[in-house]
Amino acid sequence: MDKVRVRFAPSPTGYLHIGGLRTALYNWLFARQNKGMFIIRIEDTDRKRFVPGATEKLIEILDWIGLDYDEGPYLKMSNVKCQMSKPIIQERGKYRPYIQSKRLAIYQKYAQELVKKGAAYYCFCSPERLEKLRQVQIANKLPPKYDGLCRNLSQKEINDKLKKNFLFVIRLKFPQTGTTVLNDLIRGKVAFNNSLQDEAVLFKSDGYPTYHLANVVDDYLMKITHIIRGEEWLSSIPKHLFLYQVLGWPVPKFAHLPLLLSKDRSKLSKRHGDIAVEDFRAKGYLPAALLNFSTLLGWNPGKGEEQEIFTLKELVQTFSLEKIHKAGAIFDLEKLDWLNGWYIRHKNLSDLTKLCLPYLIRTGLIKSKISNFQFPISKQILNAKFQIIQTGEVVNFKWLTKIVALEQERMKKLSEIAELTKFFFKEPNYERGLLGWKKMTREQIVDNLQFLKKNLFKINKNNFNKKYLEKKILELIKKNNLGIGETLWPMRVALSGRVASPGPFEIAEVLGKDKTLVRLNQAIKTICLILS
RNA sequence: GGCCCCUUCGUCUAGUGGUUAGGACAUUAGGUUUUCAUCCUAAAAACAGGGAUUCGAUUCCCCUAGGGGCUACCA
Repeated sequence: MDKVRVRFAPSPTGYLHIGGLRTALYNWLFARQNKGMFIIRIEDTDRKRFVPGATEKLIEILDWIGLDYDEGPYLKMSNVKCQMSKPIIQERGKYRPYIQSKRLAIYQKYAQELVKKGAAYYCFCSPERLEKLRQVQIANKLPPKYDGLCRNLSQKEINDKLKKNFLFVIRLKFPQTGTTVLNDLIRGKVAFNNSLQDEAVLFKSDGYPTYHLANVVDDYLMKITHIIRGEEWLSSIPKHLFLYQVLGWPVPKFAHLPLLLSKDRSKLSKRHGDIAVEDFRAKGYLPAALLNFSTLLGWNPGKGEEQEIFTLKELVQTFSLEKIHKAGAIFDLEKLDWLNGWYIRHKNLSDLTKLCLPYLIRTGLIKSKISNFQFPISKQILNAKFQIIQTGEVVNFKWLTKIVALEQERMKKLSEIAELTKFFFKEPNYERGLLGWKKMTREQIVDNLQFLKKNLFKINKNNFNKKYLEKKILELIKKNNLGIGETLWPMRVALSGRVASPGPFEIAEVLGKDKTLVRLNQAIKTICLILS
């Protein structure tokens, strides 16, 4: 078998769609598994939808997610004068995606070749005429289709119109008899009636090719062996197969992926919440979770295998096109959240802390002179000073890891870190009634807090750690017959101000003796204020 | 409308001509000597419907229904 070569071919229309990510991932897995090539090709032939900067963003997000790609502008085509590709991220120093808008001369050449071969023709119909035609056809309940007005123009007519600078497109002269059969890697045999096929535009009047032309030409020139793409392309397979046939090119294998759906089973779109990979990134989803989750949307190892957590490496080994599903899959955020939480829980603590830094800074809890938090963790970060904005106090990275450690198992997304830990950075406000456990009276709460204050005061600063505090306080509670819940709940709330939080001793350790006492005092004062 | 694709718990899915139809997320209940979370245990939860083939169909075939995609000088 020829060396496997696959491509991911997004359009730079704004952002990488989560469905696009899965398509890219499947292609990438297939390439890596077969020691083949994974190529990126930017399909920017629609100038109306082109968004400046989208390509750069796409490359950046692919980089972030960890899908590396191969090959640069190495294709040799001596008889075509045009740029094969242009560097996008030069400092990356590796490979660059192909960009279709830089390859116009190539498509032009093949469009002309198709005309010469009688497989395509010039069409001078105006968009207005086509629109009217379509309206009439729809009104008469006919399938909208080009009526072939320009199909048989004489060479003289064509030359005349070209000379007069009439705008033209080049249309596919699709044979109107027989059937076209595709043997899809995922769906098996799919047959189409040729007479139902429209004569699609291959080359637009603005000098750009349409998808159908550019795609087939590029897949051929780039020697793509397997086309793994979304199911939305299945219907245009006859056009593509016909092009391969008339051009005399070898036909690659096709695998049409099921679509990703929203909760209501419609196509996943922006109305249903975030679908851009960058949105998931901003919210604090980890690449590993996103990748793991995406893979499982439409694929699984089968054979009764019950593993759900996969590293990329494992996926490269076990992935197979044959086990990809045929039915669309709903994108279930809840399961993603669970997976992301799993990856967060299993993350190395200093890595996780570093990932949390931007969120702590963005939400105004701390500030730092460092703004670049790239991996691996540098000495610069380890030695960095962070100022707590509320108190002006300066802390180091290690102190921040302690805070993150306390919330690690509670976090589903990195973005939650700020809300979860903000009581470490500013004194809490005590919600009315929260300081008491069950049906404690205010006097009881105050008594217990006073008791804690008195005893914690006696504990040496150096012993102010979770283990010692826990042992000591529990002993005292027992000795004084105080009740664990009646003591520890008020203490925990006094320190955190929250309904739910880490345990009181853990918080006390991080806060230190002084702040712990201040907060106990504050809590007592609050209750007394209510009492008076 | 036409063409094409699809159909197992709410969701992602495993699975086979004969299974107690398995797992995960979510849900519910209980446990893990204060809360939440984690972790553990348990429960509830599915073969779209109708035919045909067969001793026997969730599994093979047909039809219906439902969902999705395409139907542009968009990709």
